[in-house]
Amino acid sequence: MPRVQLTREDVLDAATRLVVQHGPQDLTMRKLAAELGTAVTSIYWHVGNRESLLDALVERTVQEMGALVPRGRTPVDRVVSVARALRRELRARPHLIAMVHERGLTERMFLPAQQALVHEVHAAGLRGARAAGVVRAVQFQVVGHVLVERNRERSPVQSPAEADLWSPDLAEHDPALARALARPADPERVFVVSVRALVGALLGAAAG
Amino acid sequence: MPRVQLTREDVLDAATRLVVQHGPQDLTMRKLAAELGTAVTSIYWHVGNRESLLDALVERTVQEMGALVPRGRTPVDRVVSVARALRRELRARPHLIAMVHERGLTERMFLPAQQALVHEVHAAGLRGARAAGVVRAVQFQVVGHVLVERNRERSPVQSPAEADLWSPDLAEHDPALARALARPADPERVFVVSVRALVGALLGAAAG
DNA sequence: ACCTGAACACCGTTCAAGT
DNA sequence: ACCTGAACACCGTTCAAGT
Repeated sequence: MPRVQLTREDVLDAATRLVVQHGPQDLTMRKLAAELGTAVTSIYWHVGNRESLLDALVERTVQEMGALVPRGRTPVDRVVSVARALRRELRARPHLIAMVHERGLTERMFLPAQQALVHEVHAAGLRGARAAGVVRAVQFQVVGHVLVERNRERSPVQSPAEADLWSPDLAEHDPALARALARPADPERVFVVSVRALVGALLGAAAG
Repeated sequence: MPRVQLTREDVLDAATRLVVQHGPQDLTMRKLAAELGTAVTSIYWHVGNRESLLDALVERTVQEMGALVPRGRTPVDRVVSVARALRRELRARPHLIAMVHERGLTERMFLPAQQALVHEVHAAGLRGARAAGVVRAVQFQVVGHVLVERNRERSPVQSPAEADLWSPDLAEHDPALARALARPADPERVFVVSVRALVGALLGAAAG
């Protein structure tokens, strides 16, 4: 792609490409310069330094996580639909999401979703501090689940260790449970079941 | 501390000290050598390379997260007590926990807790795949919450952004909620409320 | 306003040589 | 078996000099 003059956007685009493919540890200023066909030091003029560059990528990611449209009839259904949409968005950009997490901005990225949650909690008849508590609980739950799930996917030794731990004692006592825990979890299912249970409990308990 | 001969344990101890204080990015082989009063290359004889050294620190951390004693009378109380104990352990070693997370070993670290959870779910009368589902849901919930909480603590711009988002529209519509969300969350409270709600819902629903 | 190459301080790692 | 210093390839960053 020929280019008259290097811009900040050019740098961010090339950097995003490298990070999405191989993760941030593979983004060196020298590789990036080679990719852009410029001197290493030109990059510094446009983005300051490496840390600011990564910050800019993270900021972009946070911005892109736009508003989400809830679907379904009941508040519980609609909250679950927001949660599932969030999960999908996050899973499409694992490296960038990890960087957002490292910088402590995960929660800020979730602010649009928080607005949707407030709307649904209101629809369920809750107000004030009580409603805020429910919103926070759901938010922690969804964000947390996605982080754990990412973690699980990268883990190389998970299932064997789990199987090792369970096989002797438990296999005899409750073999079906041992088998179920030895199998890899279906995260989508765990996710939906948990969110539904939590939201149902918190909205139901307060409404009733 | 004078020392006749450098051992692998000496290296791990010194490395742990550096990581606990300033995080892994501050652990360089040269600083570590200075700390130990040896040549940089001696370290390589004992631990291979930097990556293996960090892996060893992570492995140690995972091992130290020993068995946990549940307290309380009902299964729900006992699960909540395990969850709170885990939370406390993790918060004492933030940098090391982040490293465990980066290596995808968070779940393996939670295996002892998983055993305790299985015991309580059994006590509540659940068996087999159904019990496994509850164990997994609680595990995701607890691990996820701790990760999110760590994240929140490091975030510098959380509350202002949150306040900005809420002040115009919502302050009028539900000022108490806006105030509640503008205040920093009490994570301990969110944690206990969520775990209790989830466990209550999953155990209660299946038992009844 | 934008780009460049040279130079600096730092890094992890290898290796041949010591005891 | 354990330790060492020299050397290598790589890194982010600064800076004076160019246009």
